[in-house]
Order: sequence, then C-alpha cells, then structure tokens
Amino acid sequence: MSRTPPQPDAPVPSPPRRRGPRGDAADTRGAVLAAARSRFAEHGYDGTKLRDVAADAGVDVALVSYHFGSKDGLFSAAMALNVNPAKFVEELTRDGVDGLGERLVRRLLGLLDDRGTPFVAMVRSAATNERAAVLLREFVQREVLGRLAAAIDAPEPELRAALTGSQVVGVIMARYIVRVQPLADADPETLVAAIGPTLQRYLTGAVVT
Amino acid sequence: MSRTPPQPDAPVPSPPRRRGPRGDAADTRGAVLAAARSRFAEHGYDGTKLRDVAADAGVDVALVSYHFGSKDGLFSAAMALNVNPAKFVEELTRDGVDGLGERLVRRLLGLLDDRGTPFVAMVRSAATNERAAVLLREFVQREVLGRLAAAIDAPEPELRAALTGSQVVGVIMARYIVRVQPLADADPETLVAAIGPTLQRYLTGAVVT
DNA sequence: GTCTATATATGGATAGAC
DNA sequence: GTCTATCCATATATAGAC
Repeated sequence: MSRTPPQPDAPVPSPPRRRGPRGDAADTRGAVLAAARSRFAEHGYDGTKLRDVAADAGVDVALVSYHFGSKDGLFSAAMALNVNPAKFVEELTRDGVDGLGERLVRRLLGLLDDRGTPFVAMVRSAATNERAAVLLREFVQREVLGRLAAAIDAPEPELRAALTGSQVVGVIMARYIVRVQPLADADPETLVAAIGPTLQRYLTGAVVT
Repeated sequence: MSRTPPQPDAPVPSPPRRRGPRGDAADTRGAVLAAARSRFAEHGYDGTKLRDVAADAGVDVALVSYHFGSKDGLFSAAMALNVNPAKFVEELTRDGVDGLGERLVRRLLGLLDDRGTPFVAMVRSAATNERAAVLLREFVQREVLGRLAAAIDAPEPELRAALTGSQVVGVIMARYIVRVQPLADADPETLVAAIGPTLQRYLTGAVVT
C-alpha cells in the first residue's frame, strides 16, 4: 500500500487567484484558521501541510507564514478552543451529581458529532506530536478534569478524573478516528446509556479497593 | 516551541562501522526489526525515519530498504504480533466469564508495561496514518474483539466488543502515549480494580436500555 | 497584504562499487 | 550483504517585488 498516496482531500484545481487584497469579506486570517482546524482534525499535526491549508482557505501559502509565523503558531491559534471549559463543567454539575455521567457523554457527543472541532484534532495530533500531546494533557487535566474533580466530592479526585478522561479519549479514538463499528455509527443515546454509567462510577462510585 | 526539535532519541555518535558482513551474530534483519518496533512505538509511522531505525540497529540505511523493500514493508514486518490473539483470548475465557474484566486488564497491562510492544505502535500510528488505522481496526475487530464476543454469550456482541475496545484504547492513550497522571504511573492492580468492572459490564452486563 | 521565486532541509528510495 | 553516493520528491520558511 503506497502509504496514503498523495491525495489532497479535494484536488483543488488551483482557482485563479488575483493579486492584491481580497475583494470579499477579506478575513484571510479567519479563513486560514478554519481550514487549519479542519486539516489538523483530519490529518493531525505532522500530516497537515501548509500548502493544503492555504489551498482550502483559497489563499497563498506565504500568507499562512505571514499571519502565523510558523506551523506551530498556526497550530496554537487553531487549537484555541471555541468552548469555555469552565462554563462547560458548570453546566454539567449545576444539577448535582446524579446522572452526571450520562450528561457528560451526551454533551460531549453533541459537541463532537458536528465535525472539525479542535478537540478531535488535538487527540489525533497528540499521538505523534509532542507539542500536541503536551497541549492536550495540560488542557484536559487543568481545564476540564481539574474542574470536574473539584466539582464532585469524592476521594482520589485525580485518579477519577484521569479514568474518566481515558474513557472519553477512547470513545473519541474509536468513534471518530479509528472508526470501529458499530460504535462509530451508533446512535448517541445508545452510547449515553452504555458509557454514562461507566463515567458515573469513575466520578462518584467505588473505584479503588 | 520549535515543533519537537531534531532530537534523535540518543545522539547516536555514529559508531565506526566496518565494511562487509557483520562479525557478530549478524542478524541484521532482526536488529532492524527490533529498532523499528521501538521507533514506531515511540513516534508513530510518520514520525519514524528509516535513518533513525538504521542508526538504532547499528546498520546502514540502505540495508533497511534492501531487506524490507520500503517503509511500508518494514512497518508490516514490525507489526507482526509476538502474541497469539487466539491463545490470548482462550486463556482469558478459559475460567469462565466471572472476573473476565479484571483478568483482561491485568493481562493487558502486563503485556504493555514492558515497553516497545507493537500494539502501542499501532495505536500511535493509527492516529495519523491511514494504513496503520486500517491495520489496527481490522486486527482488533477480527482477531481480538471478534473472538472475545464469540466467547461470551450476550446480546449485541459487536457493540460490547467495541465498547471494550474503546476503554482499552483509552487506557493505552492515557497511560502510555499522553501520559495523564496519576494514571500513567498508577500501580497495575489499582487499574485492575478501577477498570476491570467497566469491562466486565461492557462484556456481560446491561449496556443498552 | 499579497504574490513569485527560492533557499534550505528532510527523508525515502535506488544504482552500483566492493 | 553491505556500503557510498546520489536522485528526487516534499515541505517549511523567507526575501523581495508588486
């Protein structure tokens, strides 16, 4: 197998770009960011080429470097989350700890099922790129699991948070990246029923002997 | 951050290699395979360079191509599992279905905790490389989860198998790749107690409403 | 701000001497 | 079987004209 042959997602037949400032809304930066999110989510950090991002955004490659300095800079900017972790956790825990696991799964799937979310990109990139792994670890641990652990009240909060994170990451890998059936195409509520109790136990149940 | 600066795992001070057949055991092929497993596990498919593999093995780069034809060929050879899935599942299910979840976790951690196992390489590579993703999906689904689903006797065996797989992959990501604490350094038996019941429920419990 | 052209680096693969 | 030398493709980054 020829190692994922050079297949640009869409051949992008090099649309004739005219010179000078763009006539339209001209938010080059925004267009590049959107394209980058999608690319990073699909192919991970190393698999994403600046040329493809530029082509998707309909701008020249050089502009990417111009606006974001480097591929790293682009990645950082693209990963800036569009959801507020604090608000996210607050909404989940607002109604108490009962059914928290189910609510967490439901909310997460709702967030991830509409494509291109930065989180999928982070998980994908984390597998091969050290920078992405650090970002993911720090973000998940501090911004999400830390808050979650603080909100519940049980012994060994860090372990509980990590266990919860492991199941969440596993679902993301299985459903969105590796696409194991029937999990990949399962109805969201099926997964809520199946996985919710797991997270509930990790968060509030008996996890250590 | 300069995107994982060019840091070979060990600087490898280019040991003076003499010409002609190796005087020692001379299992060049085996040495290359071992090095490849370790590299693929550490850096994934795309992150692994033939030059590094060759350096680790103490042989010339050209020999890698000579023996395995291409990077793809090397990957396939390296991924040839050193554990027999059929035997693995048989041993797990031999004593019945009680405590199956715990036994599965315990056996898995025992397998993965001594480094460089091909499975970590597959998970890591699957995130960005399509070939690795296909290999992982097919292997896990057919060789492991399929047998496991057949061995237990419960409705919706495929969903159960996939759910089990998701938690397993999640632990691998969290413990070996992203290294989320305290899960990364947790005592194996702690994880057996924490995660075993989850798998037990996925395999034999009530997972759908 | 945007483009062209190019420097620079990297990594897989091959030809051919030994 | 092993090594040297090299080709070639790919990709990031930058210089400088417009």
